[in-house]
Amino acid sequence: MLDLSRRQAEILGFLRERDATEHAPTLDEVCAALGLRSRGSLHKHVRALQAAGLVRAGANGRGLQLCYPDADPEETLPVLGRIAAGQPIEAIDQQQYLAVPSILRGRGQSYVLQVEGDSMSDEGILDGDWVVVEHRETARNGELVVALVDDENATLKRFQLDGAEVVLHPANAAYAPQRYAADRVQVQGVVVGQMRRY
Amino acid sequence: MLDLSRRQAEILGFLRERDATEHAPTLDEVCAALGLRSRGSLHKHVRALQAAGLVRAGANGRGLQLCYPDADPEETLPVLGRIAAGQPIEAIDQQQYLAVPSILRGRGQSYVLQVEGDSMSDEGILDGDWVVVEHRETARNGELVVALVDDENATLKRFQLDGAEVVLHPANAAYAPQRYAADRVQVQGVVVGQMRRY
DNA sequence: AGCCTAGAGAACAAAGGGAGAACGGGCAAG
DNA sequence: CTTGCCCGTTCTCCCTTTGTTCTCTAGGCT
Repeated sequence: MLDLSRRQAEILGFLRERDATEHAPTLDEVCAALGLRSRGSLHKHVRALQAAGLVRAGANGRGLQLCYPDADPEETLPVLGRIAAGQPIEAIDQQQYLAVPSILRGRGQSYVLQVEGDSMSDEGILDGDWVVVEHRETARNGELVVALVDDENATLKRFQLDGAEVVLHPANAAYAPQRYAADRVQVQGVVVGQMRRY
Repeated sequence: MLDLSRRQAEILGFLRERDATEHAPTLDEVCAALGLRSRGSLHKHVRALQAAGLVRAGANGRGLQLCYPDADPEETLPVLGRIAAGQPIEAIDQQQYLAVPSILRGRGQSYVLQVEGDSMSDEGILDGDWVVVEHRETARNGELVVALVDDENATLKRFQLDGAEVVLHPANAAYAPQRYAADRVQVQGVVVGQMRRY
C-alpha cells in the first residue's frame, strides 16, 4: 500500500473523519486541528499525498478532500458470502455486488458479507444485515473482526488480545466468549460499516 | 457530486426546510432568516447554486425554490438532522448529504436522520446510526416510524395501531411503550434503511 | 560541512461573501 | 389609467478567506 510519513497519515486520518459528515475543512482548519501554524507547510504535505497517488476532490478549489483514485462516491463491493458464527463463510454461488457509500468503506480492499444469525445482536448487528469488511490481518483491541479459527471456522466477533491469547467476544448474552491461543486465530478483516434494509 | 461552499449549503438547507411545510420564501425572507441585508448578495448565491446543477422551481418567477434536476436524486439524500426519543428533530446547522445505496432507499421522497440515544438499541439501531426515512403519512403495524406526538416531539418507534389508539414501542427494555389517542400521533415517515460506520 | 525534512511566515491571486443602488415587470389600490 | 409597492435581477464597489508559491530557519543525519 502507500507508505506515508507519520504526518501524512495523520492528515489523511483527520480528513477521513471529516469527510463523512461535515463540510470539507479548509487548510487553516486542518492546521488548527493538527497543531500546525502555517498553511504553507500543510500544503506541502498535501502535495506529497497527491504525489503518493491520492486525488484531490472538490472541484471548486475550496476545501480539502482527498480520496483514493478509485473511490467513486458510491462504489460497488463484492458480496463474498454469508457469515454465521462458527461456520466457514458460505460462499455465494453467484458473485453479487452491492453499492456501498464511501463513508462506510474501509481504506484498503474491502468486501461485503451478509450476517446470518444473532450472535452479534447486542451490538446492533442483526440477522440479514450486511457488514462492510476491510481486508486486514491485524486488529486492535475492541475492533469487530472476521476471524478464522483453526483455519476452519470464520466468525464475526469483537477482538481482544490478552497476552498470548485471543479472546473473541460475541455480543449476545446467550453465547460465551471464546479464548484461543493467539496462533490459532487468524484475523481476516475488520468491520468498518454496516447496512440494513427494512 | 455536488460541492458547495458553506453559505451555499446553508441556503440550500434553509430552503429544504421551508420546502416541506410552508410556501416558498421570497429572497427577502431568506435574507432575514440567514442574517443577510442585501438581496443582491443572496441572488449571487442562488446563481451559484444553479451553476452547481440545481434547478429553480416555481414557474411564476416568484418565490425561491430549488431542487435537483431529478436525474441526480439517485445518489445522495439530505441529512435533515438528529432524532432522539422524545425531542423535536434537531436540525443540523448546515445541510449535509449522504450517499445512500439504492437498495436502502425508499420509493418516494426520502431523507436521512442521525439517531441519538439508545432507545432503539434492542432492534439494532444504535447511537450515531443513520436511518433512511421514506416520507409517508401512514404506517402499517410493526413498521419503524418517525412519529410526531402532539405536534411537538418527534420520536423513532415501532408503530402499532390498536383500535383508536396508537402504541409506540421503543426497543429498549429500559423504556416503556407509549399509548396515545390516534389523533395525537402523526406519522412523518417510515424507516426503510439503516447504516452505521465503525 | 553538506543534505534532508518540517515547519514558519510573507506575499499574491482567485474566489467567497457582502452592501447598496438601480432597473423593470407584475399586481393591486386608488 | 396612474401610482405605489413588492420582488427578482443586475450592477458596482468593497472586504475577507483561502489555496498556492516563495524564501528562510531549526534540527537531525551521514
